[in-house]
Amino acid sequence: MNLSLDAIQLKFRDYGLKSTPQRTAIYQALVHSTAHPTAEDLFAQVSPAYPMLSLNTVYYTLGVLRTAGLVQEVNIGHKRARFDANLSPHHHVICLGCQTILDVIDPRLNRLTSPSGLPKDFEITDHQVAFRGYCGPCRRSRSPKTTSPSGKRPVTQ
Amino acid sequence: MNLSLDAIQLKFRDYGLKSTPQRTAIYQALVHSTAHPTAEDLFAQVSPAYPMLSLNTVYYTLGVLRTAGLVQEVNIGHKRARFDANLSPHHHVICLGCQTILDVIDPRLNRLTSPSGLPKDFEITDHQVAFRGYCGPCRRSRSPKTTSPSGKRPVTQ
DNA sequence: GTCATTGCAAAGGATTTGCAGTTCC
DNA sequence: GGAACTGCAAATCCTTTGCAATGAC
Repeated sequence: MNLSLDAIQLKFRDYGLKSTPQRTAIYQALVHSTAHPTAEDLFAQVSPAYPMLSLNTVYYTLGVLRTAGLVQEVNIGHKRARFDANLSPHHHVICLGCQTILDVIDPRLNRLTSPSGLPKDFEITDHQVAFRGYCGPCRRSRSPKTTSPSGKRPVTQ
Repeated sequence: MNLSLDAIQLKFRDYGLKSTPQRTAIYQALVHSTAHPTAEDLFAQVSPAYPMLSLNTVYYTLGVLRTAGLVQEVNIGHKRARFDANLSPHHHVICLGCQTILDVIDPRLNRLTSPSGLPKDFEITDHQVAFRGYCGPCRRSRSPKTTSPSGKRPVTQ
């Protein structure tokens, strides 16, 4: 994807975010990447042009962008390892509020075909579908907070 | 699921693992749980019966079980956050060797129906399919190591 | 008897928090 | 001018590593 600096600044304004050079650079780097980078990857990429940039700012910025909905984390629930002794093919629903994980048993989901367009020598061993959403209690505790997508300090969930 | 202590010990033997009280208790707790617990959850659950148990042993044991293939991590790649500015529905292939993440664009995968059997008030917002496997280079570097599933110290990937 | 496993303590890595100074609106 | 953003340092949390003692086969 490609986005000009101007377009990014407009987007920030749309989402009620202040526009700063660092923030613009970080977001632009992410938009132009297809590698699903880590915070540190982005820091390494942007750092040369902004030698004063701190890794902390990258984390902070990603938090802001995520809260605003401009960016998403690929690996939901990466904070702690969650284990499963159930080795038969099955899938999951994850509550984005409380991190509860429920099993989903649906044979149809086990029969998804391997994606096309992969490098020829990539070998798929299995797959897993993750549905995301909010469980009842979390939904109820969220609905009061229908705030605008502006700037509280992004809170760790 | 239910597994007797005897059955677990047999299973361990099958997989070339030593059987110890702690290990058995940890695995049994995991087998009997549907909550996809963390290492600490398991520690809390098993601890009362084994006051000497250390959290470290839980981590070590989970590593052994994972290496042996008796247990899997639900949230693959939880170690570091990976970000994506692409907000349109799409899916991923993850190389279990080098952690590379590739995009998968396949409209059919976007149309999976919400799972049945969820609590009525659970609201699904979206879903994501994660294919797992090994990319060419990682496949080639793995094939020499066709070792038995026995006990080297489980290595962090 | 040997080697994996255990427990404890300490180290390590990723991410967050506190705070003072700066920048954007 | 005020709130949000930045940078630095320190703190926190999860997980791994080092090492000596113990236990399983």
